[in-house]
Amino acid sequence: MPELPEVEVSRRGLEPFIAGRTVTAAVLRTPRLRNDIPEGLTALLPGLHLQAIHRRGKYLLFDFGCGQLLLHLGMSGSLRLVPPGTPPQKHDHFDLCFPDTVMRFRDPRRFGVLDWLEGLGQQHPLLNALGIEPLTDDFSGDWLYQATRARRAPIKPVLMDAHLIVGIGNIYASESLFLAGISPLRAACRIGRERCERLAGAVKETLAASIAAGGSSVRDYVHSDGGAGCFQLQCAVYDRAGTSCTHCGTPIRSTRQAGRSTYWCPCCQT
DNA sequence: AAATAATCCTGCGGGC
DNA sequence: TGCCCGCAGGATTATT
Repeated sequence: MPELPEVEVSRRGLEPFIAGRTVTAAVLRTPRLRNDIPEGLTALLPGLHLQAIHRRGKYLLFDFGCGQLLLHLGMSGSLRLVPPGTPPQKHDHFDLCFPDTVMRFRDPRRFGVLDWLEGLGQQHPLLNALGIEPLTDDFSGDWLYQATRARRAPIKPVLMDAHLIVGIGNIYASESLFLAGISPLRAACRIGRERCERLAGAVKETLAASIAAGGSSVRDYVHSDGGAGCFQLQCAVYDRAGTSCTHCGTPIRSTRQAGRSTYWCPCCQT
């Protein structure tokens, strides 16, 4: 389940091996994922020079100067580097081939996005409404405090609202709230300045720690051709309903918020 | 304006 | 053993 850390680790793992190279071929095996994939995509890519890979939220942007390839991993997507000639497996939808390696996109549930944006310095419409990047200095306790004053919904779904803050998925939302000692059920507007400060810090810490954990195994992640392709830190609360809180021993509780499972310690989180 | 529900899809685990 | 059901997840869209 790629959240921001997995996307960033993929970006860092891929860039040294394919940035600066020229595309030799592109192969598409699926006509649509979450979007209709543009008709001429595989024809226009060969010969283009990949300048850099950027990330915005959970989107990866492959920058060719004259245009960008936009890719979202959805909920089950992964990117790997495989040797040329490696036979594709089920759910391998797209290959971007370079002289000595192939970037292969696999996505069993097909919630991913693959699109092309022609032109220099354009911004894809899917990026227009995205919120703040949580790992930048702009995202602070003060920013979070101001941004949540009019939000009466529980803090957990608010944290996951990509129009407000990008990159925080279901797992890291629960984990960040645990670290900050804040109940996921608490109305966002009823969290004070000081606790917003703690929460912003907890979000940064949780995401950064996960990137660091993945970062140490980037090669394995991007180069492995099997396995879950998922490396999240040991979770303190997520998917631990009924087990003892690591801090106080109270049984972890779970519920559903806005259609998503939420986990928290009723003792440590208020 | 904000909050919620439905939607896309496949794999997997539980229950019978 | 195998089938059915529910659930998992991100983000868009539609609906209150």
